[in-house]
Amino acid sequence: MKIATFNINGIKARLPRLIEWLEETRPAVACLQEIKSQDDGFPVADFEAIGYTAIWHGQKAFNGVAILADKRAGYEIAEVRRGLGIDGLKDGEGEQARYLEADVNGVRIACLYLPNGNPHPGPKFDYKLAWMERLRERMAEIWAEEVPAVVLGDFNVIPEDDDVWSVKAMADDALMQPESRAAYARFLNDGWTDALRTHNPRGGVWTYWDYQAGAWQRDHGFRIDHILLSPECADRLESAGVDKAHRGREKASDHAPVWVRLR
DNA sequence: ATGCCCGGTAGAACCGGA
Repeated sequence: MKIATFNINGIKARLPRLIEWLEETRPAVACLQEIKSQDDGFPVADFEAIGYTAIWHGQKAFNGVAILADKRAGYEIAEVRRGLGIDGLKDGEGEQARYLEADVNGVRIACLYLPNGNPHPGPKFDYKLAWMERLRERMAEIWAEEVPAVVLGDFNVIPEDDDVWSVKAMADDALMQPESRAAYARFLNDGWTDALRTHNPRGGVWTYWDYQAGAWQRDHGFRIDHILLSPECADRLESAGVDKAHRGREKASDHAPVWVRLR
């Protein structure tokens, strides 16, 4: 069972590339972030046409998450929850569309797009940390249900120094502040397994390359898209990887897809 | 020291991203 996460950076702009990736790699489950689409603009018919079913949670212009499943291969989605129950950054703002949870053929899937948190320090960084604490609470609830679970998406955290091409260049970024890393480490201390790290213990694997300053051509990237596994799923982990070549195609997202294969 | 490039939305000497 192949389960993937992909920050697509705009579903309208990315649709041809996204369809192409689904047909080439055919994941059982694909979690998408930054669809940047309102609910009624989600191109569900394009996914159904290639045998996928979908649920989605969007908002205007920013954020937005979706879960796709390969219906042709027999996978079905049962939505469990949308949103973590945490208000937006501004007073009176509703919840941002950053979290969607579902069961797919007996596996709990939690698809998330964690706040970036820049600039640091400041209210946006505080919001990021609050969001991470709320996520940790929800992960504890999932853990207590004792279902096989995969928590995956764009965490906007560079966990270790060997997860970034240059520590110096990114030192002041919210993605690798000690507080961000400590919050991420708490997920692992709670017992969740970082699948990509398990398969690449020495680091050096990137999932994001900036559009600017020739970052892709110079391989100036870092790892912020993560797949966390409950113990039952970790025992079934067969392989994990990044579809790096997709970052180099025309009209690509600035993130590459990340995936695991579970027995 | 700053911006580089994108997408979305608005029609910006825009914003947010990471």
